[in-house]
Amino acid sequence: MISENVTIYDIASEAGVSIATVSRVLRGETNVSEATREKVRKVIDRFNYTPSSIARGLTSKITHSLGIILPKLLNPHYAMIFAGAQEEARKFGYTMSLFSWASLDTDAYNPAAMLTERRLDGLIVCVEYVPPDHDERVHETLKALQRAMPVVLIGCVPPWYDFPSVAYDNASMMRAIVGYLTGMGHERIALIGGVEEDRDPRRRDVGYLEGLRDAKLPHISSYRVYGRATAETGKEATDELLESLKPEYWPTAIIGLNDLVAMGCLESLREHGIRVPDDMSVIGCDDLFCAPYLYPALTSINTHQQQTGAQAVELLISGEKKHEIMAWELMERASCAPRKR
Amino acid sequence: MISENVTIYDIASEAGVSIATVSRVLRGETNVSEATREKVRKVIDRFNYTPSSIARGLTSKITHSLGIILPKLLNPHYAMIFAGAQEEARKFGYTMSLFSWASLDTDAYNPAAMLTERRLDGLIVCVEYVPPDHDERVHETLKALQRAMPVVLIGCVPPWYDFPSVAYDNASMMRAIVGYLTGMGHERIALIGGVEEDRDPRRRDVGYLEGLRDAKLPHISSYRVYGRATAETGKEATDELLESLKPEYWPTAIIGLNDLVAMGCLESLREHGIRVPDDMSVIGCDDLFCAPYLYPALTSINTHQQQTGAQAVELLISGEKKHEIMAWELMERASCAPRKR
DNA sequence: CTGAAAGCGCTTACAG
DNA sequence: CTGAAAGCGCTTACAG
Repeated sequence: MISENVTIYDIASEAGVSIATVSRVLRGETNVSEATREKVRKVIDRFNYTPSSIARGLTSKITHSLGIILPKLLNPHYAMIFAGAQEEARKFGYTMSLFSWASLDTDAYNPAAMLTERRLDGLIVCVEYVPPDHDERVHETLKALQRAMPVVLIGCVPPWYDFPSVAYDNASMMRAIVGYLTGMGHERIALIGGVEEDRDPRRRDVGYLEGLRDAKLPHISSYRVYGRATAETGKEATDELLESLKPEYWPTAIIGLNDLVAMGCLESLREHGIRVPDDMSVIGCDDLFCAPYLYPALTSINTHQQQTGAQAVELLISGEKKHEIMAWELMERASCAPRKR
Repeated sequence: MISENVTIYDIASEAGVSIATVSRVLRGETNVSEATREKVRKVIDRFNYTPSSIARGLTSKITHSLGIILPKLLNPHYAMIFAGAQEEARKFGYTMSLFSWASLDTDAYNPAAMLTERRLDGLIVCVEYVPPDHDERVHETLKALQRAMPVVLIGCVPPWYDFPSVAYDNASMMRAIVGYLTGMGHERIALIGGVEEDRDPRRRDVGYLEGLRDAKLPHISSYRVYGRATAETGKEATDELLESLKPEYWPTAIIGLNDLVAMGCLESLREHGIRVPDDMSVIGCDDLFCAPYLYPALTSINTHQQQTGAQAVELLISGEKKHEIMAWELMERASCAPRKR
C-alpha cells in the first residue's frame, strides 16, 4: 500500500511533532528521543510514507542518481558493464540511468543539457569507442560536464588524463595473447579490428607489436587489418586476408580485437574449409557469454566487465581521483592449438 | 561551458524581467513578445543556463524520468529490450533508469520505496520471468506502485490483466516453430526449458501442444523437458534426453525455449557426435545477435526486442490502456533440415 | 531533544 | 504581454 500524496506535513501533524523532527527520524539522526522516534515511525509505517527524492534533492543538492554513457548495448560487453554499475549503484542507494553515444550524434538534441538538467550526482563515461570525429566535441562536453558533477571514465585515453578512470589493460592483454600464441609455435599472427588512429597509447595494437617483439618476430603489415570491432568486419577482413594471400603466407593464428570480430572470423574460416584450431588458431577478447558455445569454443580474455562497471561507481561515490587498471584473465578453450609443423 | 549554479533568478535579473517570464520562454509558451523572448534567450545562452529538472519536478509533478524492471542483463534479450526502451524514452526527453528483479530478492532493500521516492513518471515491468515464489509479493508491489505512477507490463500474464502491456505471442511462435518442423517431416520433437507451473495461459508450452495437434502427432512427455532458460540447462537436458532414451526414440528435432537453451543443446549434440542438422534439427527463440555465428547458424524467432521496449515506452507516455502483441519473424538458418528417412 | 523559519529553483494561477 | 506571490516537499541552520 503506497500513498503518493502524503507529505512530511501529514506525518508531522498526525504524529504531533514538527516536520523538522520527522525529517530527523527519516534521515536516521540520533538526536531524537526514543519515544518520539517510535511515535513518528509508527505514523510513517501506517501511512506508508516515502519521502520525495525530488524535494530532497532540491534542498540537499544530492539526487542519488547516477548516469552512464555507453555505446549501443548490442555488444553485450557494454550490457555487462552497465549491469555491474547498476548493481553497485543500487547497493549505495543510487539509481542508474543510461545515456548513449548514439544520442550524442543527434544535433537536435543537446546531451549536455539533458545531463546537467538532471542534476546527477555523478556520471560514468565510456570513452573507448567515441567516434574519432566526435572526439573534440565530446571532450569539450565532458570538461564542461565535469564542472557540474563528478565524472569517471571507463577507458583512459588522452587528452583526458585529468579524469579519474578505470581502464582495461589493453596492451598487456594483447601482448599476453601474442605470447600465448607464439608459445604454441605460431609465428604468423594476424590482428583484425580497431582503428589506425586510435588515441589510446596503450591500445591493443601496441601490445600486439610488443608481443611480436618479445618473440623476435617480424611485423607484417598485411596481417594487421583495421576495421570496426564487429562480426561483419571479422568475417570480411578474414575473407580478404585469405583471398589476397597465397596459402603459404596465410597466418596460422588470428586475433580478433574482440569476440565479435573473432566470431566473424570463425565464420569465414568455416566457409573457406579451414579447420580451427587444426589449421588455424583463433582468439578473441572480452569473453562474451556466448564464447564457450561457439564452434570451436572460443579462447578469449575475460575482462571482468561487471567489476569494471562496479569499480567506476565506487570511484564516483568515493570521489577518489585515481586511475584504476582492471585485471584480466585468459580463458583457454578449444579455438587455439599448437602450430602444425 | 556549463554553469551549475546559475538559476532562473540570475537570468531574470540579468535580462531585466521577472522569473515568470523566463520560465515562459524556457517552456516555449507563446504569450511572450518577440523582443522579450529574444532578450531572455540571449542571456540564457550567455550563461549557458539549464533549468533544474529537480526543481521543475517539484512544482510540475512531472520528472521526465522512467524506470524499467528487468531480469539480469546477462541475457542480451533483455539488454535489447532495455536499449529499445531507452532510445524511445530519449526521443521524448525522458531518462530511463534500470531496476532489476535481482534487487527485489534482497529483503534489506525495499524496492517499492526506491521506486516511489524517485517519483518516476512511469514504470515498465518485465513480468515474464518473475520467480514463481515471488509472484504474490511482486503483484502486490506492482498494484501499489500503480497508484503512484503508470505501469506498463512486458508480458501479459494473470493476475495482471488490468495493467496495459506489450507481450510476445509466445504460443503462436511456438506453434509456428512446431509447424515449421513438422512441415519438414519431423515427428519426434522435443522442447527444452521453461517451468511447468508457468502462469501464462499463452505460454510457449501451449503453442508446442497446439503444433503437435495441428500435425496429429502424439504428445510424448519424455520430449518435454523443463528447466531454467539457460545454456547450462540446454546442455544438461539434452545430455539427459540422449542418455535416457534408446537412439531409435531420440527426437529428430529439438526446440530450445530460447536461444540460450538452444546453444547448450548444440553443444551437447556436438559432444555426442550427433550432426546438426543432418542427424537432428535444432531451433531457438529470441534470435540473439550471436545466433548467426553459432555452428551451425541457429534458426530462431526474431522477437523484435528493441521495438518491444520502445512500444512499452509509447504506451507509458500515451497512457493508452491496451494490450499489444508483438509481431515476430522466423529466421531460417542452417540448424534445421528435413528429416532424414 | 524539539520547533519556527528560511530557502532550494522552479511553475502556476491570479492580477493587471 | 508581464509580474508579484504562493506553493511544491523537503533540509538546514538557528534558537531554545
